Amino acid sequence: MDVASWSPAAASVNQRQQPQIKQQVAATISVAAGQSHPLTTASSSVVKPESLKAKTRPNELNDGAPKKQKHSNCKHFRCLKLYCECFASGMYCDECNCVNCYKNVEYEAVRRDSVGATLKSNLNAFRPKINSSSHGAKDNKEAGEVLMLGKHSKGCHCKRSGCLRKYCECFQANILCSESCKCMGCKKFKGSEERQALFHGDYANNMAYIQQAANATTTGAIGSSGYASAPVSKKRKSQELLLGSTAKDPSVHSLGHLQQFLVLVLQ
DNA sequence: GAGTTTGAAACT
DNA sequence: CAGTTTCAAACTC
Repeated sequence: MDVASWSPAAASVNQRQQPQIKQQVAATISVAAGQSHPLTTASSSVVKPESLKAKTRPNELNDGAPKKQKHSNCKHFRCLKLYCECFASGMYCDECNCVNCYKNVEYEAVRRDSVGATLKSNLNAFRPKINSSSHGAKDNKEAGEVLMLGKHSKGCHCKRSGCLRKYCECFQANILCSESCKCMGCKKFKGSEERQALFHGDYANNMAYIQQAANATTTGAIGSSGYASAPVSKKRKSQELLLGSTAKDPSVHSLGHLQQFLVLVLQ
């Protein structure tokens, strides 16, 4: 397969059209990889593509702020790895702050080689990580949240953030963690009504609460008992930890607040 | 703005 | 495939 045949030549013609090109490129890459592409379906307008895996700025969270083109800050000659957001989204760097960026027309051959190498090691490298569900987005606008019903193709592997921070790709994509995730101490899973409940009511307070929960997780509230292997059972276990027998956890104080809050919300 | 933390990507 | 390292973004102070 001529994986390197993905040519952002079109993009190079007019890099200023990149926001539009982004999705097309993502789709093209997958087609080049011989795979169907979820973005070719109606879901493309619903679920953020890889390009919008949204390393959004903090103040962009759920606020509907316009999505500006990202400006990566790669160093170490690494603009040709998936570490680089622009590379991952199939774009040239444009007004980025990268050091020694090879991702431009001048180094097209090098860049193409890198694309090929990346695809060689991972055919899905440029596929959107978020697969949409057939139900589209669950519009929860009253609470200021549009919850995507997509699913992370690989799942996240968060350990300390509780999947409540932007380190978490699921969180970034505004989707719930699924059985694909191998996260620990997850607080963003299906069935976790409390997580969604957090979005009802005062947004700032809820975000503060999420922050608190995340902090609790970070500071050890996950605890030894919070780690489990099977994702599904893990989710249940996490729920149990939140709503049930967390008493054995010495750092239960923060979770205790969360528990009280959740109980109130759920009533 | 500097330093730390985090988790994905890359590497071994 | 699992463990480790590298990397850049998120986050804290």
